[in-house]
Amino acid sequence: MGLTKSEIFTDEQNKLASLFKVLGHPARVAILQYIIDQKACICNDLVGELGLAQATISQHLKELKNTGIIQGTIEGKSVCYCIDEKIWKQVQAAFNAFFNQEVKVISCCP
Amino acid sequence: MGLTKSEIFTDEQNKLASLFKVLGHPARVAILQYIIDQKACICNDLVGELGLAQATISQHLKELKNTGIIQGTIEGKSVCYCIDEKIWKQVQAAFNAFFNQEVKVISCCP
DNA sequence: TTGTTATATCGTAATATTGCGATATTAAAA
DNA sequence: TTTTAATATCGCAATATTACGATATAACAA
Repeated sequence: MGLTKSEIFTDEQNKLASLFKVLGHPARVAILQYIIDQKACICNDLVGELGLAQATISQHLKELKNTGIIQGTIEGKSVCYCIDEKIWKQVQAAFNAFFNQEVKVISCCP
Repeated sequence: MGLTKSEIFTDEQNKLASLFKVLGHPARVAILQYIIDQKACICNDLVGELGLAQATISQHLKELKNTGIIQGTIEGKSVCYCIDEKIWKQVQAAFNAFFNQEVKVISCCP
């Protein structure tokens, strides 16, 4: 075992969960926030900013890139990462649909 | 290794990430959606609904309970789970703060 | 009491994730 | 061309997660 049984869930549930999962690591939250705060692209400034090794950050960047939330463009000998606004808006929409549902419980729990 | 270095991140980043992490599994997304759709409490109906073993579901419920998003009350010989509306609203707020930030990039990425 | 039912917990195997050093790769600089 | 700088990838050790059978626990039913 140790293997998530994705087959038994809907595509939507799997997609939403895997988005949540990518954001479920403080380094990736920090990276996203850093990009957003900078209001600009970043290269491996992050290696200095966060306290993680270059290889580790590269790996986290890759995971974020896989979701499409960020994109990287080669810029001379460094790589420029920034938020893909189109995908970001889609992600926003997906989360808002999930979180802003009305949760009205016929409360049997006191 | 294999150990997240939480010390190097802010409390906020750690908290947000761990919330995301809990929701980062399709079974837990499905459980939450089921409770929300039922607009009522649930017991282990889930064991029939999802295709997971009772022990597994119990474990997922525990993780959701740990975040406070759901609460369980003993009701005779079964347990009644439902959304804790107060916590749910807090979680909504946290996610909204994160996702509804303005992401304005001085786009150097074409 | 003795079952029966609903749920939790334990133990464990399979798999996934995290982190990093070492090593590629690629492009500018000297 | 050689060096240097920035980033990616590989391989691995440490740890975490997922899933589940087996077993415990607790409450009602007979």
